[in-house]
Amino acid sequence: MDYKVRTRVKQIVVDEAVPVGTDVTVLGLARTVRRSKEVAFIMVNDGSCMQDVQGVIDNPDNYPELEKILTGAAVRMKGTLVESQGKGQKFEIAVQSLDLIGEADATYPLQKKRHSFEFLREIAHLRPRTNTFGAVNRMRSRLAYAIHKYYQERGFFYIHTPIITASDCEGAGELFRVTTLDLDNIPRVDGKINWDEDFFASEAFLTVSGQLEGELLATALGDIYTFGPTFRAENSNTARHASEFWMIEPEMAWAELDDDMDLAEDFLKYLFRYALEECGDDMAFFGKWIDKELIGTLESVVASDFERITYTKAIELLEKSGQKFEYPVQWGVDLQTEHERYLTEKTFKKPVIVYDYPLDIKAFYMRVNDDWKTVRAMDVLVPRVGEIIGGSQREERLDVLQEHMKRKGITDYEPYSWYFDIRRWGSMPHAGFGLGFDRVVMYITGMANIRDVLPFPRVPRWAKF
RNA sequence: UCCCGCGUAGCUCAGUCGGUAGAGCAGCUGACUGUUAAUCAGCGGGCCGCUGGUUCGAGUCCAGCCGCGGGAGCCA
Repeated sequence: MDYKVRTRVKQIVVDEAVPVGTDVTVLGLARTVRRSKEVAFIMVNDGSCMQDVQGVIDNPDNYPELEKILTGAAVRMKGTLVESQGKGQKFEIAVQSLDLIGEADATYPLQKKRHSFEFLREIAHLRPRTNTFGAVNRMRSRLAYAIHKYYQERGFFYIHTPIITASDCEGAGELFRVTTLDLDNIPRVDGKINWDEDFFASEAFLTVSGQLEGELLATALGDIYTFGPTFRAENSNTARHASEFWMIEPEMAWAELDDDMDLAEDFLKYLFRYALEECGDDMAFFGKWIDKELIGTLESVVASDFERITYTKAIELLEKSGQKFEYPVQWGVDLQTEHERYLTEKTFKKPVIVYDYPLDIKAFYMRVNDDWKTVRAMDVLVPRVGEIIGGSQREERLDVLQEHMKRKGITDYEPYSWYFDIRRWGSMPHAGFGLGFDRVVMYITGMANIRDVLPFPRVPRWAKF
């Protein structure tokens, strides 16, 4: 049996690259079968695109296996491509043969009806076969490609930072531990765990960020980016947090905060434009079924400039807004979700970049401003999703870095020796940020829950499939 | 981790004042139709999350537990 002869549904209905009259073989899953005495219709989807292709069977009585082709069955359909007599599709296939390859009986959980996203999460092994999750997974692939395209075309090098890390000083949340020790029989010395006996002869964790290593590579290669999985063991139970997620972290040598913000804005707009221009049929689906305002929102964001305001200005605006917030606004406290949403959804109605945050609420590696009150940090906030990018200009001055760390109570410099070394020799200004890939996919598709943009999400109490 | 809500048929849900379990979809049977998640008629389908309590009687009220969802914090 030759499976290579098949024609993808996308070539027929999206690209319209198959001439009428061509004999085609379509391999895919039956979505619905409508049968009567004189004629039967079968919708087949092969995952290559959103749309199904319709097969028309003029003499259903000659196809006894048709009775066994229920929703979800894998079928091979051969026939001639013709212009459709009916409404709703341009082309259809006049079926000459139809074979049942893999049966799906009535217990198949995906029926031709709307299922709740909550139910579909429980059958994550099957949900890619639905319209919504087929579209989401196609979008993830297309956007991942767009990310590489964007950076490669601009001279950034794709680098691979370690997923296993020995330093728990990455400073971005709780870490998952990696060990080969026998947990029922942990070796101890003086009552403490003897990490010398563990696989790496030290404690080891899953990375929460590739940034620190990214900085090292940037000082050598110029502009770099990472794109890989990231792990946070936070007990976060929200629609926008996952324990395992994908992050893009560009890092530019010879760059300051303005350059960082320029890159962030240009990069996001590029991805939005790419989705609108290159993923039309899937985006049309999201615009119709997930969020009616989606396309318009993305188009207006691409056309407009992101608002850029200092943290201090943001606090002023929130104080003057007259809005009652659950968490009172005050210079020095971090912006709460309600504050971020007010800025993006009410004040500006578009993405907002807030920069120059108070030194006390940001990480030690961010470049200190001369007043020693603020650091060169920036967050990109978007309506609905919230923080989508967090970044900063890095502290390149060794003495200032160490003074900053001292003020933050970090006194053990030993784990940071290599981080200090690139400031000790040939230090230069550099900046970068982290973009949550899954949050971008949420924003672009309109999907409201991060568990529905990851094929197999990992969140507290859930690591199935 | 905290606050709130929910858990009933394969799925989506209703279930009044505490009185012996209901609809739509899917499936099955049949009819009909160039149909579009087709339509029409009929049929089958239940550990009401678990444990305990109140009561003559609990899907319904109470407590605990488990699970899920929404919001918050942490953050991308």
